[in-house]
Amino acid sequence: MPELPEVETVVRTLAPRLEGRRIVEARFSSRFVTPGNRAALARRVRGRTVTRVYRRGKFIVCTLDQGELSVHLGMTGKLLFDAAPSPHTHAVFELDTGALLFDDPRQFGRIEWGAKRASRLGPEPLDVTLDDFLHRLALRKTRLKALLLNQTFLAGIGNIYADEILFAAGLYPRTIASRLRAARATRLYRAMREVLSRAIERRGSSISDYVDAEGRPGAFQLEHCVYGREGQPCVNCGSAIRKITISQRGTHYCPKCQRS
DNA sequence: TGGAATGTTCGGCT
DNA sequence: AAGCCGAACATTCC
Repeated sequence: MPELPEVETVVRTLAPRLEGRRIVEARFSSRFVTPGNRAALARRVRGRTVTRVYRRGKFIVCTLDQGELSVHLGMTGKLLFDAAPSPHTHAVFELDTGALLFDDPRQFGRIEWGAKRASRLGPEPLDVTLDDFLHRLALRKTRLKALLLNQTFLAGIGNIYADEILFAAGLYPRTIASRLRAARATRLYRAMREVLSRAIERRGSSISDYVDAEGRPGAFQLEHCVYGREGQPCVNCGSAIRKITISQRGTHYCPKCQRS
């Protein structure tokens, strides 16, 4: 569910309703989502006012009048305003106006005090300069697919967008990064910016049940060229889209448009 | 029933 | 010593 475009969409729906609000009460009930002392976390959060909500990679960081709270949605996490609690509700923030719930069936999401993990990330894909991107790419001897997924290389790209970006750039996912010449590396940079920007415009991809903080799905899944399209015809050349495994992640590509 | 699913971390290895 | 790979985490859905 939540990669950079989805998290960006969540933050855009979250920020206007959360900034300036006071957290009257917080309750945490999962030892996975909130590892450590949950009562202590609730005490730290209680009574705080949210001053700013922003995205860093796939993290949602809430700056408070005292301290910071970071939320990672994992694979199936959702932040929802004024929703009915479910068996998968693991956190409740009661605000001075309404309530914000954190739901996560798989419990790969995390809610943590501070923004330590968000500070250890690579640059934002939409902020990094072409020069910086080319230099960093040339230093890596790993496969393009694995590199795009590496959050210390770039922050926010996940499995869907890695595949869509490599298709848009016409690059074979197993290509070794440092072996790309400048022209193709530049194509990768441009494809990355175009795919991510377009996906944000479409409010992200809803492939199973992703919704933003208002409960609305995205529409970029309708524009996926390779992800989830194994065996279907390539939108460019009609060849059957192939699915392989790289770094233990399903990887979709067109064997003709993305040659090794 | 086994396998895969939008993600991250950690141990082991080179 | 950096950096990669596979396993593990918990749950649902084919």
